[in-house]
Amino acid sequence: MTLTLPALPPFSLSSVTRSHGWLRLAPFAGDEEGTRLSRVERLNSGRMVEIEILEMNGGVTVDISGNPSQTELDEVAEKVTWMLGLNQDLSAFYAVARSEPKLAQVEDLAQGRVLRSPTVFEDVVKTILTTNTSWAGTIRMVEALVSQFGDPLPQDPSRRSFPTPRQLAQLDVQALRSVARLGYRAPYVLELARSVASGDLDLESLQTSGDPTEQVHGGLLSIKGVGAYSAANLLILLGRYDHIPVDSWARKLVSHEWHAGEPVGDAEVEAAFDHWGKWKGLAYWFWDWSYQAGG
DNA sequence: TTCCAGGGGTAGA
DNA sequence: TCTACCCATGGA
Repeated sequence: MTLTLPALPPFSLSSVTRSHGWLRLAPFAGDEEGTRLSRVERLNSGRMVEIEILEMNGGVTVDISGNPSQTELDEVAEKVTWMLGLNQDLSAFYAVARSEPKLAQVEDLAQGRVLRSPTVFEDVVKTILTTNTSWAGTIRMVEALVSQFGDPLPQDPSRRSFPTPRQLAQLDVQALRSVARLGYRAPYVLELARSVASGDLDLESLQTSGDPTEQVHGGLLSIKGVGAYSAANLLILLGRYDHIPVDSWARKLVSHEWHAGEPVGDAEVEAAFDHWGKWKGLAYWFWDWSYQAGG
């Protein structure tokens, strides 16, 4: 079964999938160029499907394995729309970015959307697993969570979905330490899974929440394992760009660009992008993208 | 062996 | 608010 989903222009699938490293984290899979994105998904009905996303003129096509119902197709459409930010309007960002040579590429390349997981829960877990470890470590930990605790695709059991809060909540800290090698992050992930599974914490409402950003920010910071860096990173995924995820890379970027290679602190990073106002997080994100790409 | 990686929680000031 | 210290793991 194939769905066709339009996107607000400008749109480029590869610009979304290459917006950061999420494409490399299970259960996402895709080609090097980012022109094909697939994953295994467990639908609300319990059905396991593989979805494969390809770019078409003005949007994407979504191939779904098996013979899904209309309700299941609607669910996939909603998830893909969220993952790729198909209905995001970034024209105001492009308008201000035109004045900055370092961001000259964003409109032409249709950059600005950032690849998201289908659930906020998955993005919070993955963000926690990026902290104080190497990128290779993040890939390893996420892969372990999926391969050990996710649900298998019937026609290819080697491919699995991201575990649900309920699936992780029934584990214990020892399992997350010894099997998934999460280290000290294990209790954070477990506590998060349990509070979401029990209904005490509603993360998914953040996808559509109209609450003030500072309120959302505070809520994210109250999650154990989520500090300033992670909260800012998650806000960007939620389409709120008021904070910069200051980490060692951000300090390196700002040091190189504005401080002649001298070490800088968090205040200098914030100051460097402050004039971008509500777009500062996005300006940093794609400035950094350009910097890493060799610009 | 030592160091540290795209940080964060906690205690103590 | 700020600082010191600890945290598990794996790679260099």
